[in-house]
Amino acid sequence: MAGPGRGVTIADVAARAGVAASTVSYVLSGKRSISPETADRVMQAVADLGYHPHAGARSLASRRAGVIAMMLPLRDGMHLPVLMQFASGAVTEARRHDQDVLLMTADEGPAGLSRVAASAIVDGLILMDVEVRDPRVETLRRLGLPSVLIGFPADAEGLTCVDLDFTAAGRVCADYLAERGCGDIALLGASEAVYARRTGFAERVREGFLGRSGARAEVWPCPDEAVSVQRTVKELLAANPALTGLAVHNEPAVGHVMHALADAGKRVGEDFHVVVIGPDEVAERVHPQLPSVLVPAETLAETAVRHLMRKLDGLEVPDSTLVEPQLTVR
Amino acid sequence: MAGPGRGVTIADVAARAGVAASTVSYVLSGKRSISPETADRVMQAVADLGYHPHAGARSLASRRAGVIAMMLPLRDGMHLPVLMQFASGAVTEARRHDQDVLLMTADEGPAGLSRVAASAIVDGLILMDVEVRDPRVETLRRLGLPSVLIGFPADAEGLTCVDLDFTAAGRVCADYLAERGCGDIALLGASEAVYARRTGFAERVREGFLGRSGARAEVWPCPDEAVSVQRTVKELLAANPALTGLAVHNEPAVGHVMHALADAGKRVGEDFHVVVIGPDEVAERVHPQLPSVLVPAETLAETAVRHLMRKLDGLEVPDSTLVEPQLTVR
DNA sequence: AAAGGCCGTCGAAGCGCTTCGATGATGGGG
DNA sequence: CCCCATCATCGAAGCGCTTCGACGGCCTTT
Repeated sequence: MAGPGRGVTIADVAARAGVAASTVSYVLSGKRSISPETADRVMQAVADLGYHPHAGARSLASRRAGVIAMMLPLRDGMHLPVLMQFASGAVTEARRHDQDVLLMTADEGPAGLSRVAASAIVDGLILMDVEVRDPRVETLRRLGLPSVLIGFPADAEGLTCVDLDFTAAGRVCADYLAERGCGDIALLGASEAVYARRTGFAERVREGFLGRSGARAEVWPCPDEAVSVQRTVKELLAANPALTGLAVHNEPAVGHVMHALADAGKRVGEDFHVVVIGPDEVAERVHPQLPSVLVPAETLAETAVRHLMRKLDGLEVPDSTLVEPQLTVR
Repeated sequence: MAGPGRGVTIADVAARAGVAASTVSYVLSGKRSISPETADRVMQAVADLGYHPHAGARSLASRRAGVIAMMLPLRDGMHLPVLMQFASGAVTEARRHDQDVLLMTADEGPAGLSRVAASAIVDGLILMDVEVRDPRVETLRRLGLPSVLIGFPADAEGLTCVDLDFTAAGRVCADYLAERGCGDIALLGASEAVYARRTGFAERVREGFLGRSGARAEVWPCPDEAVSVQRTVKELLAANPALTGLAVHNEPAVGHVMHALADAGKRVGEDFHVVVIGPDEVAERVHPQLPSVLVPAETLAETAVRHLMRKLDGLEVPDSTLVEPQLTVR
């Protein structure tokens, strides 16, 4: 049962257990040894009263807020479901460490980082979808706020970064197509805008893909909307009639690509092969279902949170963590 | 420029401006009148030092955390992009009111609500995707924590609820199909599980749909996966060969439905009409693009936050707010 | 049997802020 | 010309917690 009225304080708990407030604090934090009998009495009082320490008071006294921030990108081109998986994965993992998660958007930019750092509202932060040249990175370095980045900026010196090994993902796709006997293959990527922004992952996929498949591969940026996708695919097939394999790294486009291929008389899974880099749903929603390499959003989020927790505890973490891609064949 | 070292306090600002700490506080909060000259000097010092009040200290002293919680459902059947839009809409609006947003998941359940209420870590909360019988509602009432629900529980007495007018949405779809001259029509809904859970919105859509279209309509639950969708559509067409109109209230199924209809020889947009209740992308991603009624997630989130802010300020808000559905014809 | 250690507990000092009451300084009315 | 509002500002008292040093007991150790 949760307590009845508002404002159960540590003093109330102490009174009910017949001890000093500091003793209650030590029982709860375990920072000094307390006799089992006393501890029991305290815990009982805590339960009886439904006591939860006042977060503000605790943060003030201990200089630990018990909250981490998560800054989400809200630019277009971002795939919302993946972000959501990130967010929920992070919250779930954070709660395991008794931390809460504050949600911020990238709109707040560097100033937002300064704000949360200075107000001590969070102990650390996770920055998602970091770009190659990201203005927040410099601020972050200056603030010295413990943080973990998801993605890799150009200069990762002194930062902790976590990401899917996109280069390997590109390689895996190229290999898959090669195994299926595809000679000429192509990578259909995100929209021009994404490349223009020099988004790290897009470039790394390209490198992995090209690096593995040599001269017989090419990379085409690709817009998201139905009509443009159809056109792009048509042009691609026209430009290289010998094409028999395609990797698609553009989630919203997958459905349209399949249509365009069907229109062009390609029988996917038979004389033509397609592999997707993206969430399972996307690869499953089309017919035939496609093999795919997914962005393991939850795993990345968990890893990021775990690393951040270690940093907050003053422990070592690797500067760079690359999660291996898994190809799911359907 | 943000300040150099850590821990700029109000005392530092006061010293630099040559005033008392309390004066700085009053300048910042505007709760007492301060001469323009003094105020200027204070603001200058604040800017020079990059001062941001310590959130914990502020919350302790003022009993206002400046943070609201948002509890997201993470059950399956929930559509992730929509949740994300909610979350980002809420954060954006909250920041306009100088509030931060703490993210919680529904896994924490009622205990989570007790926790955040007792620890005073947030001032209020927004509960998403409330079900007809929701265990959190009772706790919420008991805690008396200011809150706004998105969705309607069975007993909304004394609660503030916001939602899309799903009944109207069902009606709008039925009307659209009627206008297109469809006689026999059907609503393809969410999976059985969603109905079994008695999710409010699913039921309300059904009511609106049936209420408008009389005896010539029917409602079929529908699973999400490709194969089951195809089967369901086939059965539906077999059961009612005269069917010429379909409303689909199941986002992941839309693509498969279109396929199944094509397989059955129906020419959508010509001798058969389909309307979607769901996000724009879903209706746009298929061919032909479909008319749709979207869940205006951002609007709902903004409204919810705005209402919550008013409640925190002790102002009145309507108990129940229904947002009108908009049909987008493509 | 006295001295030293350790264990379990307590009290008090602050963390940085808001807010209340008090205090000069100023100015208008009698 | 004095008194009393009014205005701008100050000082001090907490908010609820953590943490540091202190202090009795009790058990070893000599």
